[in-house]
Amino acid sequence: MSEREAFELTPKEENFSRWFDEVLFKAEILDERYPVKGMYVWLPFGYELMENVMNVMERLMRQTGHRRVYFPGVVPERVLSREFRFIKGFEDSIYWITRLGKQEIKEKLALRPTSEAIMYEVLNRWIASYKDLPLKIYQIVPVYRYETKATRPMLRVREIVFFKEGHTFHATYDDAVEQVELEVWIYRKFYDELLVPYVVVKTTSWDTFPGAKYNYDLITIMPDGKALELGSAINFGDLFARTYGLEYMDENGERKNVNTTSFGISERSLAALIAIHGDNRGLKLPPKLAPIQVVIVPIPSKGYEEKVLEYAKQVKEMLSDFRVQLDDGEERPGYKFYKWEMKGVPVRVEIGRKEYESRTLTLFRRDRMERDEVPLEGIKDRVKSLFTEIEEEMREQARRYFKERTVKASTLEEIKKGVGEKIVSFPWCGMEECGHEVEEEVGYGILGYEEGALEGTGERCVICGREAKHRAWIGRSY
RNA sequence: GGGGCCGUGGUCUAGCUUGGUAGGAUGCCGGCCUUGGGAGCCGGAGGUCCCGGGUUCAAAUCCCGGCGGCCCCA
Repeated sequence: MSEREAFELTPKEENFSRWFDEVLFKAEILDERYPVKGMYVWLPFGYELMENVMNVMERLMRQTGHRRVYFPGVVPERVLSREFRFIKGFEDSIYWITRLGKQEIKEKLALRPTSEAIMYEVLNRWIASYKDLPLKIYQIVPVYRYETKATRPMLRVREIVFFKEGHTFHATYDDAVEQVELEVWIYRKFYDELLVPYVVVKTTSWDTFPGAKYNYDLITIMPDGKALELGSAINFGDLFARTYGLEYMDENGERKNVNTTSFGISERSLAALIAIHGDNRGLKLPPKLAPIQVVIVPIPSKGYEEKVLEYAKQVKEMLSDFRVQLDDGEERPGYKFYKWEMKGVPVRVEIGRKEYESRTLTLFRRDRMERDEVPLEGIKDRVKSLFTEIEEEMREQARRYFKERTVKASTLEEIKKGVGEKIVSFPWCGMEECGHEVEEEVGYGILGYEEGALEGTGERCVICGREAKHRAWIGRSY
């Protein structure tokens, strides 16, 4: 990567992994040159983009009654260790604070790997009565996990910077079940707005989050054909609450265990958006999320510098309802075109002598890389409807993308045939033995299953041939 | 988990085999000329050669350790 190629990328179809790293750097999302493995600097443009993504989620959270809180970033070992019995190997992925200055400290402190323990410790004192329930809170904080595999910017990091975790507390198990349904609904809304395609699956009993009754995962597929988990809605029942002694008193004065759930997203959601929609020119952002929605590039020519600039300023004013930027820098127009395409600005307005004289504008769409000359009059409405059009096309594009990377199998042979390149769905009876056998035969784990999706369709389990209940998904994953 | 490759101004790199003045391109700064898809010309600044230790008269170069990155296989 030389500066000469500041706006060139390794072709995505040739080496997705390299393309992804390059686009994050060249579009000024991340600076990867921080000397701690798995931790990266977020640049202003990347941060603004991520904020827009988080805002979508926050809006949904608030609409559905969740309230934002902040719990401390460190946990005493005594509190955290109660969680260890659930999660094998969890302890090894934790950053410990063992010293204060030169002194060893008696009780080690952990850098928050997730916040269940931290919250549950305190919530004991918040929750006394059924009247205190349900309680729905969330926070947006960094979490730290010592990933031992190779780290990857935004995909496998040791500091998850934008970890938005929701935690809810309920009187009954049924309430928790209902909440998890709501969480899945929130996820759907969220990824629909991000234009990221996904499938919602329930994880198999042997792959369920330890300490959980069950959980739903949202899964998407990256350009290299590997599945990426985008989020998980977990019903803990009263398992976690018991460990932390979370109880409430019901209407009859009886002590009962609280039922809890959790769900969350991280910068992985943005990673998926970038990976799925980006192309060899750089990012391609949905208008709703782009930090800059419209960029105006003036094209001066001798004797018209001032006039063109004035006209451009006037256009900027007319478009002030949008996030609009006038690029009046010294670079030449061609250079600016490449630059803003890399950053995924959905619409570009080009203004030169020609447009000035005819009171028109040249509109350029990043998604299609197409130009159109339009009248100045009514420009605001025109841009607005262009945004809608772009969004619709990107959504359709995402749908096709997902379809191209999945295949429906009805036999074990078909699964094996498809599974290297694509993510494969297949009919499954739901029996554990059959699930294990598929995994052994295919060599990958089942990602989850669409619960009851095949009931009554007459499709047969690929192993035992009995009637299939679920559509299960299998393939390589991150 | 196993194996391999790599780290040199902001960026990409030459030099390392055979130890002895760190060279180029690009970017950056100033100026001129320009501007419809990465312009050109002139001048200038910019380096703990990843870190630590060792060998040596002398280390970017050889040896050991660490940190960081990449690739392949499980």
